[in-house]
Amino acid sequence: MDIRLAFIDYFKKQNHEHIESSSLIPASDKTLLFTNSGMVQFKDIFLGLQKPKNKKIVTCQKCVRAGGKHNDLENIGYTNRHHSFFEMLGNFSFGDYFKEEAITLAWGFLINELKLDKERLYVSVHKDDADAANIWLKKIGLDSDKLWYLGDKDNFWQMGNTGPCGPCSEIFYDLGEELKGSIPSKGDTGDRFIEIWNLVFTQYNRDINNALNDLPKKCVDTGMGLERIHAVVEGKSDNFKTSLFADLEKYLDKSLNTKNINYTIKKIIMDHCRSACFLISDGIIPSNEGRGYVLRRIIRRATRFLYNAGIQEPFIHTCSEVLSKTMGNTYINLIQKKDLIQDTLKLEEENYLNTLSRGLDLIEKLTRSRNELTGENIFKLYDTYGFPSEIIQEIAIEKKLKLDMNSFNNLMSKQKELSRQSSNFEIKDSSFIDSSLKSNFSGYSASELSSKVIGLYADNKPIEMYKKPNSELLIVVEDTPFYPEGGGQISDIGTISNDTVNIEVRNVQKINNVILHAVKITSGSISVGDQVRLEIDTIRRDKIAINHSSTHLLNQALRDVLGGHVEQKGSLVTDEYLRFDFSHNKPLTLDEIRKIETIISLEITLQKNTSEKNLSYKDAIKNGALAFFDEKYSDEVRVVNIGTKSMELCGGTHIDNTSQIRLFKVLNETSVSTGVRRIEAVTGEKAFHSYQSIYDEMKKLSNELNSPLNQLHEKILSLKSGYTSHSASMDRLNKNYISLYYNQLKFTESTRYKTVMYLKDCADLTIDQIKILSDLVKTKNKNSISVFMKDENKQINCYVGVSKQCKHSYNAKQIITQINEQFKSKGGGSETFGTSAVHGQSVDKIIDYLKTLLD
RNA sequence: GGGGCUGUAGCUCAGUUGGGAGAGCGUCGCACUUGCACUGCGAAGGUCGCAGGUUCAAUCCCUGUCAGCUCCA
Repeated sequence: MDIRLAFIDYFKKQNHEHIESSSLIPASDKTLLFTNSGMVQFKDIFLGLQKPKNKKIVTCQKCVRAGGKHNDLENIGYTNRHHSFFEMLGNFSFGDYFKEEAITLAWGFLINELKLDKERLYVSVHKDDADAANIWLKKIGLDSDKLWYLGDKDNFWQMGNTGPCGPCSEIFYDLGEELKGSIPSKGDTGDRFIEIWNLVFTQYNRDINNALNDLPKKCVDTGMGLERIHAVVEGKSDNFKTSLFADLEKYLDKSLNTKNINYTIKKIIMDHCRSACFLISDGIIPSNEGRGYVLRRIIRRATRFLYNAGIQEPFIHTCSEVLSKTMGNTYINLIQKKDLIQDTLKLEEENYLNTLSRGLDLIEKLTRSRNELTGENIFKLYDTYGFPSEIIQEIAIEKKLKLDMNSFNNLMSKQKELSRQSSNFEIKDSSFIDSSLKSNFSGYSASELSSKVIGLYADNKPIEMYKKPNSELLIVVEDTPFYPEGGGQISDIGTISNDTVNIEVRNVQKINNVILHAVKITSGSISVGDQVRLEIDTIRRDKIAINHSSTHLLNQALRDVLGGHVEQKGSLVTDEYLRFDFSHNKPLTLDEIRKIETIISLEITLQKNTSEKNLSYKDAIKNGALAFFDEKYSDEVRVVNIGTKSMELCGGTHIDNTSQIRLFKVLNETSVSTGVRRIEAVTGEKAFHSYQSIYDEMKKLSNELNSPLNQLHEKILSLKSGYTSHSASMDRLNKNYISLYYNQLKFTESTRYKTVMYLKDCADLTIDQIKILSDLVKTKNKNSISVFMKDENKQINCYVGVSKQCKHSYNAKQIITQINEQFKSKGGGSETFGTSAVHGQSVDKIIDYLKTLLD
């Protein structure tokens, strides 16, 4: 039976509108990591911020509970009912029906549609909710011994400390006496009584004094876990044994060697692959923070269990196929984004398997001599190889290793301290700034204006007047055109002046509501209360604006080309270039970069005007403006539209029309950390110059290689292969030549060492050839000593070779040492080969010396 | 922004006080075999990422650079 469909049909017949499941990423709630219940998409309606289109609604909502405050990921697999991903069936009434109809509808569905046994159903109500109790007893006819009265802890629901709330009523199912568990009123329900449906009656609004006021429009919000109700209807005590998981389990049994895969692991895979696939299908990709990190942990946990069970190849990504078949009808994203899901999963699996095996190797090496990992070892594993410390701890338990976590934590905080110190904050200590001061930023429209000095600071303290030239201080004015560094955009520079003073503004920062101009006085004096003229460097500002607007276009283009998972991770906008970090899990291809540049180029061609407006945060998000996940925004935000599509919350300064950009060019694309890529790009004049210099370079190459531009690549390939084959034939020729050369060589006998001896000036050979010759002598004469010399750059290079058999009686190193001593030269080598460079001697003298030495 | 690591044969990687570049797998050849698999023997395959520097001598040390990975901010 398809309960999902039955539920929706049932409520549709009761005039409910069916609304699709919303994304797992809560649309308007930045405090929530994931959609974790059916009501999330209606939160604004409950809060009275939004009016419902329809008062009666039914949904089947995909949900994820993992990460965040209550993290029960580690329990999954060990119980029969925990899921990180699940579906929630729910019907809602927004000021339409209330308790009576909600209860009747619920009961009707369970009894008439699902044909559940009345005798096995139990109900709880809030102890003060006489209305609900009455409905259950009188209207439904429930036995009074099947109705339990519970307190606030179990049966009162609220969203936050204030706001809408109300009592609820829960329906339980008795799975049978053979299972352990007591009724909810007596605490532990065990496995016997399971809660299948929660009906929330939102009737109060809790105010700041903690008092409950009646809501004018009372609401109903219900939730029934699909996996649980399936288990109940199918008579299973284990959600994973229901028809919902049947195909998945069959697939696992078929594809994995089930000997090593116990049921716990199977449950983990079944659960985790569902959450992972659904999260990716909603545009989340693995990363090291926020939602992406939860996703990463889910994938990694599953991978780790498989790895330990001997499955050391990527596997989880193959499960998406099964899911798209079984659930794709309901959740179309699973089919539409199948490739993205598979690629993302596979990549993460591969990376992690790599990390795992590399880390395990390292741990094995480090612990070969002793049973301990030092803090430094752990830190290196983590810092350099990205091997998570939790896993090191797990392995330590397995292998009974000692770990020095204290010194690891020390090293960690040292690194943090170091990073913090070297981060480039201009103003580190702001405690001396008068926080009651308020500066206004007028730089969106003005590039110069007059204003009054309201604060002066030098050497970290406030002052009234300043006149020392070439000294540095901080100035605060009432109204300024200077943009303070923020949102990735660097600050403006410029001048502050009046008849008596000339000041150079070098940096501008904003601390709370105060805009601080870090300046240098070039001449004159300044006092608090002075009227001054502030003027920014407009040429520089224009370049910054071009780069900032281009950054927005780039952000949008990246989303268009790579997908909605692209999120801004960092940004730097200067007058020279722009830098943009974003979430993406693999290097961009040349083709992708090309597409991005093309999109931006088109935006430039279309000459679109920029529009800016102030909106409430909620409206801005609702309209689709891009914002940061963690960033705190004030109620009113500035929304900037650049080009045809880009809409972002932004406080920066922008161009008026996209044509001002003129030209956009990506200079390079690199990785910053796992799952984060960085693009650096230039615009306008800079971009133009970059094209010119690329062309210049190409032209030089083309001339040099005698090849047209479009054939350069082929030309280089052919040169390379030519080089390889030439150097190979060169080697052959050398060998042949040296072989002939060797045949002409004259040798003498060393009576002292009873060996064949070669002493020769080889001015006609190259160094490489001499080495080949030396080798050849050794292989032809198992009993030989050779010294070949060559005068080069006013020094005589001596190459000494001694065959293996002789090296015990007299070796090359010894000969070199003696040459060094005799001629005060430098050299050395091994027992069979060595070199020395002799200065200020003739070859003949060296040969004479060697004769006396070796004969 | 501040660190750490890696770059060596088609692939996976060894290679320390700097002293004539290696293993395993894969490829090819030969032998064994009806053929395949297996096994044995043999061979080919290298600008040791790139460019400088130090040195008698650099895969190794130093500087720069490119590419990839990773931690912190």
